[in-house]
Amino acid sequence: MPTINDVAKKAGVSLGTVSNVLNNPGKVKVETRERVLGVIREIDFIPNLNARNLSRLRTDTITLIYPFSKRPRKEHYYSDLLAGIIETCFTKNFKLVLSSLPEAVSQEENLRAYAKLVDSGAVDGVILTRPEVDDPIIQLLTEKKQNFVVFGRSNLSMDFSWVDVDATLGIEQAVRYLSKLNHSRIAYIGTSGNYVFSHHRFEGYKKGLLEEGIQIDFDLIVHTLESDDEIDTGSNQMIKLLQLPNPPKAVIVAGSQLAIGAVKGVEKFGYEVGKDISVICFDDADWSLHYNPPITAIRQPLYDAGKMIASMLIECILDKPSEKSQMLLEPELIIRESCCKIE
Amino acid sequence: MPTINDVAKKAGVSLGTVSNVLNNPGKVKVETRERVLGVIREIDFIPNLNARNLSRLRTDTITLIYPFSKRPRKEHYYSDLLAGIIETCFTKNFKLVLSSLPEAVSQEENLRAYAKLVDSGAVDGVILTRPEVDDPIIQLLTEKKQNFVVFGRSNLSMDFSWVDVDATLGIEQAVRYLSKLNHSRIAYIGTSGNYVFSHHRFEGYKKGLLEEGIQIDFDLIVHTLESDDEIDTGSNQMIKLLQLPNPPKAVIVAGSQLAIGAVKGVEKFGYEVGKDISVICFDDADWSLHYNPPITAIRQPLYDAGKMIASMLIECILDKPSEKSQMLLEPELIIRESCCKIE
DNA sequence: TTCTAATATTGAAGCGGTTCAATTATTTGG
DNA sequence: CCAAATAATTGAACCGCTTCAATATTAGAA
Repeated sequence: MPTINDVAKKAGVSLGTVSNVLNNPGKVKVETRERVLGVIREIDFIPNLNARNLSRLRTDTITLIYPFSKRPRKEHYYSDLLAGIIETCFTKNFKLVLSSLPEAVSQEENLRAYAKLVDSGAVDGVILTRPEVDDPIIQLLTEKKQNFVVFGRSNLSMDFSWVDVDATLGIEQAVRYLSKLNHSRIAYIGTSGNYVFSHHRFEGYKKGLLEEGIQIDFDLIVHTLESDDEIDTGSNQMIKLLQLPNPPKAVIVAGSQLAIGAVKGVEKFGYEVGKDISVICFDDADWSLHYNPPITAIRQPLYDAGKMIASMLIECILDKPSEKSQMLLEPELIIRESCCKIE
Repeated sequence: MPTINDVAKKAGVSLGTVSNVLNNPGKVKVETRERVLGVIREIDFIPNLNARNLSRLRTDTITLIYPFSKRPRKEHYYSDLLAGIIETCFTKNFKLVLSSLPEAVSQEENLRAYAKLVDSGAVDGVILTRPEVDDPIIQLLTEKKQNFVVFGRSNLSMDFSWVDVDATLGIEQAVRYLSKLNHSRIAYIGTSGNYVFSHHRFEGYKKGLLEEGIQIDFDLIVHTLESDDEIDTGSNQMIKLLQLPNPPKAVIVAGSQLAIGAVKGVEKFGYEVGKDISVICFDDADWSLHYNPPITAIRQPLYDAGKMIASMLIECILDKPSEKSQMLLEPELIIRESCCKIE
C-alpha cells in the first residue's frame, strides 16, 4: 500500500506538501498540486485513516448507541432513525459506528463502557436514544465534555443538545380528535418504566382531557411495565378495560407493539376495531398502515429526527458552538379507519 | 488523557511492559502485572484506539454496507440481520461501522468508493448484502484479498465466503404445501432485476411445480421490475392475474412489500384472502403475522444469518483460514390462515 | 557455587499521517 | 534593481500505541 512518502518522493516534493494537497489545497501552488494529484491517481494512493485519526486526534466518526437485545424484532423502530442518521453522515462525510452496550450489567459497568468508548478516541461524538429518568449517561458525557446529542429530552437540569418528538402534543391531538368524535370515555394504555418519554406521552393524555373538559377516570388508565411480550400485555390490558362495568369506547395506546396487542385484544373480545371501539396508536409502524382496518396513528418523524440529530452532532464536532441546541419536532396524527363517531 | 507512558512512568516499568500487560499478560510477572494494572485503574488509563490501530495495522472493526435510500421504510428488512451482526460483534469485541454508498453513481465511482473503504485501513472486513448478477464488488474485494462475507450467493465462479437462505427450498415447500391443498393454478409474483436471489426464488417455484407434476403456465408468472412502489405494483399485478380468463386460485409472492400489495389487490378485487384465493409471502414481516387473516409466510432466519455472517467474517480476520466457507440456511414455512383447501 | 536455559523487561524503531516554525522562492512597489 | 512583503515548500517533531531484538533477571541443573 503506497504511503504519503511514496507520493512525495515520486512527485519530487516534501511530504508536508502532499499533506497540504490533501487537506489545504489552497496553500499549494496550482502546478505543484496538479503534479501531486497526478501521482496520487497514478499510484492509487489512499490515505491511511488510522494514521490520520491519530495525528489529528479526530476521527470524523460518530456512534449511535444501539439497543442490544435478544429480541430482534423489537427494534424496527430504529430503522427510520438510522436511515436519517446514515443519510446525514454520508453527505457530511462522517462515519457511523453502531455501539451496543449490554443491557443488564451494573450501572457502574455500564458507565465504564461509555467512558471507554469516548476516551479511547474512537469516536468524536455520541448519539443517545431513549434517555431514562435521571439518566446517568447524560451526566457522564456532560462531565467529560463529550459531544453528544440525545434523541429525547431528560428531566435533568443540565444543558445539553437534544432532538425530540413532541409526544405530549401528539397524544393531546389524539384526545381532541376523539373528543370531536364525541368520545368521552377514552382509555390510555401506556408504558411506565424509567423512560422519560413515557411521562411526556401520558402528559398529553391528561392535557387533552383537561382541554376537552373530560373528567379523568383512573379506571381507564393502564401503565404497563416493560416486558418481553408487549403484544400479550396489550391484549390482556385491553380485554380488562373492555370488561369494566363502564368500559371505554376509545383507547389511545402509547406504543406500536402494545397497540398490536390492544387490537388483538379487541378482536378476541369479539369487538370490531373502528366500530365498537376506537383505537389510536402512538408511533406509526408498517403494521398500522396495512392493518384491516388501517389504524389511526400518531406518526413520529423519525427519519427527519435522525437527520437532525446527526447534523447537530456533527456541527458540534466541527464548530464547537458554545450553545447547546434543542429541537422539538411535531408528530402528525394520521387519520385512518380505526376510529368512529359516537352518535 | 493519560497515555501508556504515564502508566509506565508511574508504575516504574517500561512502556513495552505496560503494552504487554494489556496484550500479552502471560508474558509479565504476576506482581509486575498487578502493579501496572493498579496504576491503570488509578489514573483511569484507556488505551487510544487510533494509535493501537495504526501500529497493529488492524482495527477490530467490520463494516456492513448499508443500502442508502431515501425511502427509509423499505429497509426494515435489515433490522434483524443487523441485530444478529451486532450481537456477534459485541460478544467478539469487534466494532461495527455502517457504510453506505450512494445508489445511482457510476459503476466506476462505486468501485472506487469500496476501494477507498478497504484501502484506508478503516476496517478489517466487509459484509455485503444482496449481491447482483456478476457483482463487480465481489470481484474487486476478491482481487484485493479483502476479508468479506456476502449475504447471498452469486453466479460468479470465484470462491468466497457467503451465508444465504435457501430461497429455492422455501418456495418449493410453499408450492408443495399449496399442492397438498389441491391447488394447481398457482401464480407467482416475483422480482426480476439484477439480484441473484430473484433467480433462486423463481427456481423454487419451477422446481415445486415440476415435483408436483403441475404444468407451468406462463400466464400465471409475473416478474416485476424493481420500483419505488412495490405495494402498488403488487396490487396491480394481482388484479391483472385475477382478471385472467382462467385465474389462479393461489399465489406466491416473492417479497414482503409486493405481498402487501398483492393482498390489497385481492381485496380491491372483492375477493377474500384465504378463502377465494390463497396467498403465501416470501419473507416474514411483522405485517404478515398481524394481518387479518394472518398471512402464511416463508420466514428467513435473518437474525441467525446475521450472527453467522459476522462470526465467519471475524474468524476470517483472526485466523486467516485458507478455505472460504459457505452456509445455506433453511427457511421455514409458517402456516397461518391465508391459504385454503380446494375441495 | 557456577553455568545454562528459561523468563522478564527494556526501549528504539516503526505504523502513516498532520502540524508548524523555519526556510526558500516569488511578487510587489518604490 | 533591490528590499520588503508575501507565497510556497520543507522536514523535524509529534500523535500513542505495538513489536522485537537486545539485555537483565531468575530458576534449575550440575
